[in-house]
Amino acid sequence: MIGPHVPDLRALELLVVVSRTGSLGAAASELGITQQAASSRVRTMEALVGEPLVARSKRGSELTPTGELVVQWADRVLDAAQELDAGIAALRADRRGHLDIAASLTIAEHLLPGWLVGLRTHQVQRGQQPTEVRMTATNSARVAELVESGDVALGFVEGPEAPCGLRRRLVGTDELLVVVGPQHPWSLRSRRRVSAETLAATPLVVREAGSGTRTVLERALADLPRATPVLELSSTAAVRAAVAAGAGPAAVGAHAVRDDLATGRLVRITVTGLDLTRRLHAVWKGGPHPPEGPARELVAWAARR
Amino acid sequence: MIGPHVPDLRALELLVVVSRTGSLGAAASELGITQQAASSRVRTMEALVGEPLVARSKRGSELTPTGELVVQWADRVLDAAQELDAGIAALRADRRGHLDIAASLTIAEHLLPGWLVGLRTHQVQRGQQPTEVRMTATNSARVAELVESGDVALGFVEGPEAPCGLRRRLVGTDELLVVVGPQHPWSLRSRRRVSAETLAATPLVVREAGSGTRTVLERALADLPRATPVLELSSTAAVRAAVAAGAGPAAVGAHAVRDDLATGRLVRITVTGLDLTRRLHAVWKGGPHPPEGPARELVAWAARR
DNA sequence: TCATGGTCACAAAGATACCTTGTGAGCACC
DNA sequence: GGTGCTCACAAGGTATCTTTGTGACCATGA
Repeated sequence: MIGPHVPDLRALELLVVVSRTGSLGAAASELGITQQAASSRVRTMEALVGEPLVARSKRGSELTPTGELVVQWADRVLDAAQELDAGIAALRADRRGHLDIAASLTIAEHLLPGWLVGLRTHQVQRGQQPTEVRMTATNSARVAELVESGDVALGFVEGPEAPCGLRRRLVGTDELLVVVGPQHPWSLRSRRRVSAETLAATPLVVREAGSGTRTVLERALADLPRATPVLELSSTAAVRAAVAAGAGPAAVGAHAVRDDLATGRLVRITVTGLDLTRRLHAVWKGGPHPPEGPARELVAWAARR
Repeated sequence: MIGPHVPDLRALELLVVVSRTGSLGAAASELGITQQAASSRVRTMEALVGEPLVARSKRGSELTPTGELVVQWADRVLDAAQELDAGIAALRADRRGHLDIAASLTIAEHLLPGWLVGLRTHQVQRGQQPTEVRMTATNSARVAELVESGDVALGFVEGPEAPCGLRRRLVGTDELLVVVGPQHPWSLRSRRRVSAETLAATPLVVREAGSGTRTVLERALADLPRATPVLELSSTAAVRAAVAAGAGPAAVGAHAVRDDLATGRLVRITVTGLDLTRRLHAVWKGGPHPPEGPARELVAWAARR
């Protein structure tokens, strides 16, 4: 799946830091390794790519054009890795004195890592110590319970219903998009607009019954005559793959197909007369504002966009 | 910059394959390693995260909820890594008998890897041998020269002017977006709309003179009274970082800030009365259609979205 | 001219992590 | 009970990475 010519994450990071600092040695000390190790790693990377990436001189190093190119690509990998890091850090954080939160699956998977990265860089820029966050990912109902019982200070839920007794604030929306593979007839530019009736009458690729996206879709199409699904799969990744391979249209969370749409693996279809938007809320117990401290900062950050 | 708790790319890939196959051994053989190695890698990863990721049983393995979460995050990293792989593969490919292309920097950095991934999966799905592509990244004028001289079969250029004697086809647009950091006054929801005059009168963060984005910006604002730039930087990454840190507004290629906008590190501002769109074209020599074979397929794929 | 501080590369030795081979145990199906 | 599948444990070799030590080159300033 992934070729043998792709360097390590750490090596990619090294290249990015070299591009920023303009020196192998400076980059090495920033990453906590010796200059020799950095030099060696860069050479290994150049062997993988087959072209020089760094132009060494006696007073510093610049990237070659090829190196600049690789750095641009590596940046995207590292951005994603940083979100992964934020997620893992939230899973790892010690419980004492830190921020405990719970989030529904959609939010935990697609939005929270970005918010945590943003919050952390924001805090670092202001000279604060970054908050350690511990996260639990579960369904919206359970999130509400955890907030209610005080097990977590803050929750993130989806769905229209306000959990009773909890305060909330809108932090975003999760839109289901209808997508098809690029070989599907709907993907022709002139046909990217279908009616809700047409969609309902078309055999779709769907998630299993009970999943959040399936529920939203069924509720939205409840009044229309429905075709039976062509495929029923248990993960969003499987749905994306099936649609890309041409199995049929599907409705998928917008965040999950961001990259697929950008690379053209999937094509978005506009459905007229259908609202597939869910509201995403931060919820907490007590006063009209979130608990003082990091919880309030996180909510403010998440709601800011 | 990137924490010590982030697993290797190969380890992440292993986890994803385990999630698909439902078995450590099957995943191992798919990746060409032994079952024991896979088991060990997963255990290392679990030590990094601090929680079990895989629920082992005597007849197969499933992911734990935490594991599912990590896979979702890992998927995004691997998607980016796959684009990096496609780019590196294009840089490495042997020259004989394969497809040689040239592309302007913007396209090579942000779009071409996605197209190559898409083309490859498309070919694999149809049972074809994937085409090896060799790429040169340079500026638009040089790309036109390479196509004209026959050194490459296909080029990708930006800008309105049609290189003389070459045929072309529109494959996308590159829009410059005006962005600010989340702490900037314009980022308030009510102020995300400014006029071209206001923008021109505001000190901006800009790229160095001669760069493509700078040229487009200056041409678009040519008739208006201009403030002097607050910062002049030589890479898009530096501009993004400066804007995120609050240095001021900047105009950046839409593809370069896709992730920043999604995570809220940057906020997009709408500028009324200003068109910052460039057209991106595939160009070739000869007949009205691209050269038969992989070149034509690549153009068709790129133009399809 | 010479000293100093900066850059990077080469070489050898150590530590560490990784992978493979070999083995064992549990479960399901025939 | 045999066969095939699952995964885990242990031992050994190998490869890689890292550190230590050294050398060459350049710019700056005395």
